[in-house]
Amino acid sequence: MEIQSNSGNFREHLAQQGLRVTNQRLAIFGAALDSEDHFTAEDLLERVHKIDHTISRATVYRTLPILTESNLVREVDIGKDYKFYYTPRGEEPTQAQVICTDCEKIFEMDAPFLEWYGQSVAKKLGLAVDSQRLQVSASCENLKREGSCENCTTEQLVQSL
Amino acid sequence: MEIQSNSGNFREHLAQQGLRVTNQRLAIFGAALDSEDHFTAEDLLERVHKIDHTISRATVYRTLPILTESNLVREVDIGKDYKFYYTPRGEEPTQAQVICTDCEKIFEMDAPFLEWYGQSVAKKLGLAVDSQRLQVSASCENLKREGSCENCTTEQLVQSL
DNA sequence: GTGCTTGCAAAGACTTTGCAAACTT
DNA sequence: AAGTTTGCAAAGTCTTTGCAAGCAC
Repeated sequence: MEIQSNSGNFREHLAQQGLRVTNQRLAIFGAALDSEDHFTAEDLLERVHKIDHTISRATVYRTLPILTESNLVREVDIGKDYKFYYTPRGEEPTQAQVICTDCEKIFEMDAPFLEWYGQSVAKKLGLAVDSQRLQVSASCENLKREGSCENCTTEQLVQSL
Repeated sequence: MEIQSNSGNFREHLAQQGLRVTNQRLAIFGAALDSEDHFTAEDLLERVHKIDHTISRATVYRTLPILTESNLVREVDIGKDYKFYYTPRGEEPTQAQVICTDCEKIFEMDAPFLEWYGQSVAKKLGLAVDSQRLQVSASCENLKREGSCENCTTEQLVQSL
């Protein structure tokens, strides 16, 4: 799998926005790139500390908006007190999340026909769709039947419908 | 429009759950019933205070889960720091929300075919759908063109696709 | 009377911010 | 050198909780 969102890309984004390239920002982006799954700000801080333990929580919180606004990292709100993030790896953006209520894992999914919904809505209300997300909450059937859940131990970041 | 979720209904729910009928709970439910639109916990407190200004914030926060678990009030998370609530009025539950980024208004919508999505997902991941929501973020075309937004001043709680 | 509820204020959880020192350009 | 960025700790925002007094059953 090709990693498109490399550090060079990040440097460009910083330049574009008139921001400075600091070791902290590079380390934080590096840690985000290194995360295979969804992570919280706190998860990210922990991972960042393995690179440089002097980097502060504040800087992580200040850097995350830069990353999300650059689309190098995506923000996912599943209704918890804290937000989740993940680093997309060259795929098209996904439109749906499935949250397993058993293992709390978040699956990013493609939902190819989803846009139709938003557009139907837009017409009726005179609104123009900016973005839309489908959020599915689900529980593990395997876990119920056999007491174990394969998904919980497998990396399945993106699936298509 | 028939109001089905009346106070008698609430008393029953309280009894069912082994909870006591207090003036505070009745006032809070009354205030929720009185709210035509989406409201926050703080909005609700304000409205409750018009009925009885001695009712505390804590009681409002403690009563909201009772109301949502009874399905007398529904909770909506649109990714802000605080949650929104609304009192459904006899309609079927909606499956989608459209949030106008201009007026911040939330429109509850029916999305009849939405369940298909969740079920497709469920099959692939071996998960059983518990619930699903479509969240559309949209901006007002009228506002852009003419500088005013009809929706912002109109009550349109539920629309069907 | 028993024990659930309430109001108050304090605590909690996550995130943001003011400020002086440090760093990028 | 000029102005951004950082770390620290404090503040902020929304929500929850411990406790003694009050109320429903």
